[in-house]
Amino acid sequence: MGRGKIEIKRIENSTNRQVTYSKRRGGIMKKARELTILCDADVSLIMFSSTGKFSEYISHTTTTKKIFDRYQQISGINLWKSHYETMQEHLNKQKEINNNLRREIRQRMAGEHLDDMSFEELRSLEQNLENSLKVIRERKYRVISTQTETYKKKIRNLQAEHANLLCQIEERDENPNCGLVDHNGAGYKSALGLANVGSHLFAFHLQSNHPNNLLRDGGLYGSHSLHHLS
Amino acid sequence: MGRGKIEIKRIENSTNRQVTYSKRRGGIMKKARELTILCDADVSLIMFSSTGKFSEYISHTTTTKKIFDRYQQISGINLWKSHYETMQEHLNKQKEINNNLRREIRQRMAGEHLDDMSFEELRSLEQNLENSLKVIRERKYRVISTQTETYKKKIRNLQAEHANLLCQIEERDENPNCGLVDHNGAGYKSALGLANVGSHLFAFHLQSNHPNNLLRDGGLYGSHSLHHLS
DNA sequence: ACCTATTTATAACC
DNA sequence: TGGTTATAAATAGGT
Repeated sequence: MGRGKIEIKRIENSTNRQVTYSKRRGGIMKKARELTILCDADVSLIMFSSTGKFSEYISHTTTTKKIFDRYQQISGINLWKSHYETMQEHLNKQKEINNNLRREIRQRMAGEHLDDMSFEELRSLEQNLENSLKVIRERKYRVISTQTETYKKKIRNLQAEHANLLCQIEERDENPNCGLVDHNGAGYKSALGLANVGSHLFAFHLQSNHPNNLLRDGGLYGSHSLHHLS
Repeated sequence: MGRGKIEIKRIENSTNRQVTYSKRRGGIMKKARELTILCDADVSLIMFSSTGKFSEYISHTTTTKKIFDRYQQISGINLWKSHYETMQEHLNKQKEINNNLRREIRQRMAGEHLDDMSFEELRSLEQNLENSLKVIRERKYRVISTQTETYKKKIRNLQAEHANLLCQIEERDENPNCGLVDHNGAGYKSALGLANVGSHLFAFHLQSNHPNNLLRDGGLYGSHSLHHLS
């Protein structure tokens, strides 16, 4: 139906193919629409052009999802059923593993399910927990010692700085001509530098207790701020 | 395109509608096929007549499943995707829970991952394990006491039987006319009956230690066999 | 199902 | 892309 008859075979000229696709796509869609209306049918028409362009017609009386559902119901078989079932299986496996793990934890935590266990099993579990306890205690001890050591160091540093500052103030009082900035500038700065690092670390370790005070003091670099840390 | 022009609206005459459906269905399928071949396109055409009759055309280059997959990939959204994603989420959640549980177990067992824990957390874990240990030890103690009690009872029974048998033998020696079977038959049997039950239970409880000896001794009913149990 | 007058779709061209 | 037109194809209505 055109100026000349054409053979039904792939149109090699790409442009021509595209044009024909466009025109015929319109034609077939019109046909689908007419079929829907004239004959009260449900029609789903999905097309992908050779360049991947997607078009579809779907009867106004239905939806693509409904057509898919109906299709798989009639074709009897799968489509995504296999996916779904595989996942369901995985899910169930995971849940089972999960329950086993929970059971194990409950056994370890609260001593549940102990009635089923033999003397030997109980002994083994006891041994196991004792080992864990040992490791945990060692770790706990190490944490608390490290922390204590750190605190001690900080306190020593701060005490030294405090003493240093007191010294400087005394010197100034004895010799009023001596300028604080010129003469003791370097020492003052380095001293505060250390104090700064110290109080930050200290604040970090204690920040859940009084974060604002310590952090603000550290930020202000005020000499008075060191007093209550020593 | 026919003897007369028709308006595009539902054909009321049912027979006519069916006939038109048949003819046009052939037509649109031919169009779909031509589009596939001429334009190298992927086409899926699914139709349900007003009476529910199903027909489809699918390009030889593809499958309905592929079209569906592609469709949902492009339409981006829904269909069974929501199902799928919900499941995927569940699966991932389960896996996560799983990993957490495993982690917890490892932490409790071997003291792994302890480096991340604060002092307070360590203390709490320690307390926890201590409690569990307490429960397990209590249970262990109960198991061993029950077992010990049972053993003791069995031994008392066997000793009593042993004494009884010795008594009977002495009686027989003093009075040789007295037939063992006639006169003491009932007493002998009942005595062995009790000894039998006792040694079986005993064997059951100790069978991991020396099952053969005890079982064989119980089976032989020899009076000498009771000696090393008393 | 088949026929065929007629409508409709579209190939080639712009 | 979008429009025109000669012509092939589809099909409505009748058998």
